[in-house]
Amino acid sequence: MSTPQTSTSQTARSTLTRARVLASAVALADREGVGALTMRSLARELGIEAMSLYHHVASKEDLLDGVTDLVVQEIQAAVAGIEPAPEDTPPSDWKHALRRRILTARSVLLRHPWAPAVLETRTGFSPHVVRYHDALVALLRRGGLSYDLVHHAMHALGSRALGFSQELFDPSGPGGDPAPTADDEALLARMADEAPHIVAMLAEVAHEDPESTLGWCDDQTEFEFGLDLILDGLERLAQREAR
Amino acid sequence: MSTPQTSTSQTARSTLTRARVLASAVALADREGVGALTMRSLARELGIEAMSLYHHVASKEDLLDGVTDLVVQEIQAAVAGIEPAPEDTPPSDWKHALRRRILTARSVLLRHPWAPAVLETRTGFSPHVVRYHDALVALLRRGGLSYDLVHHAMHALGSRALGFSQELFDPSGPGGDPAPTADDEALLARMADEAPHIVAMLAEVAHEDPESTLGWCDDQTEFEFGLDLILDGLERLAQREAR
DNA sequence: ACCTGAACACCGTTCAAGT
DNA sequence: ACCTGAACACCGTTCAAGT
Repeated sequence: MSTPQTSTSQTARSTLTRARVLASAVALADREGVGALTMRSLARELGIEAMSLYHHVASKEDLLDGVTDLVVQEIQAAVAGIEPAPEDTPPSDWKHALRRRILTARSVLLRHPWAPAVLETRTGFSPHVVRYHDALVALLRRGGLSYDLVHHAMHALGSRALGFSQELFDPSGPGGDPAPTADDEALLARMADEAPHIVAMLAEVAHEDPESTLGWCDDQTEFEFGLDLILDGLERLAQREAR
Repeated sequence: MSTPQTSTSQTARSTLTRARVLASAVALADREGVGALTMRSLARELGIEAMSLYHHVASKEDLLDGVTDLVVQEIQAAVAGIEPAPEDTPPSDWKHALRRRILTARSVLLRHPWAPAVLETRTGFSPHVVRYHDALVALLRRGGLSYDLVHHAMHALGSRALGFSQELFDPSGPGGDPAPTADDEALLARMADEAPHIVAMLAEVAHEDPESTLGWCDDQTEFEFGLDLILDGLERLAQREAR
């Protein structure tokens, strides 16, 4: 009856399982970035040989599939704790319900800064990604939107539905450190010639909010602005449909 | 006076220049995808040794920087042909002017399906990317929006400003072929359990438009829907500011 | 100055061999 | 059955050597 009680510490030597491989991969990516996640480094982390990984993972691609799915599973868990549950949400509250779910998803992704970039490279249908989006579709439908409008809505949200948006000018890069460099002013001066309007804009915006220099803007504020812009637009279209 | 008239065919042996290297790299990526763009394959394309590339390009990263900038330069050229020019655009037409520029940018990117994915990995400030965005900022400002609102607007547009948006469910992958597979129905059936609402939505949407099966939707239509949703929202906020 | 070839330090992965 | 080590076919890049 007494199954061997191996300790489940980090170096637990219990038989390797796909779940343990994936969990270890997420931890490694969190700590050192996806760039450091190689079959060899992951194996080293697990105290194993690189080739042994192929017994639990079909390929590197499969590993990345599993790893992103695990992150989205974490999102699912976080979102499951939101009350009221989707079924108990008053239909008219669909917008707030959606907003809360999406911002909760975002808060999870902030713990895995490398995840969005990997998520964007996945082409398959991760089970948890699908389930997450299904709940959003359900909420929108419950709010009275036609399936046609819901469909457009999901496309319009795009990756924002999962809580991230592509920042095209992000010197920290996807998952990098957010520290603005010291030569920001030099950069601004160099840009003044070719981008006078942007420079003027940043000068004024930075002036109003001395906290944030240059374009290193408040990601959270900007994300919510864009999200609300879309949600408000959808609400307007929904009301037009309802008439 | 007679400079050697080397033919400028594909295999032109004229002295190698950075411009020729980058142009060749874009052509290679267009033909075989970014995955096929390696220092070695690019060198072969140019009838040269791999190491010779480093005389015109600092590194692979620098090559990708240059290559994306070249694509955006192509966008710039296409957008420059739009009339009326930004300076002659009636201020009240800012929304249409923006829309036309963005859709023109998109039409260029459709010729380089690999470009969006690479663009997203660039952290630096490509000169042409900055210039392109500067024109958008100018148009928005000319339309009477405050710099603060313009700033939010640019963040809300994100990569949409350059004509692309991240599709999270795109089985063709970034820059892949758009052909839906034959086992779509099998996939739908398998998904029915975990994503009943999505399946119901797709069934109805597909029913209305038998042309497009499953989620392999009309990218152009969806892009324009999302873009208009944002632009209309911005217009509304601009009007509120103007009061 | 520009281009080359061999070599280095990495990848993901195949394969035959161990237990 | 699970794990291993050597090996293969790739990468980007360094370096000393050619012209």
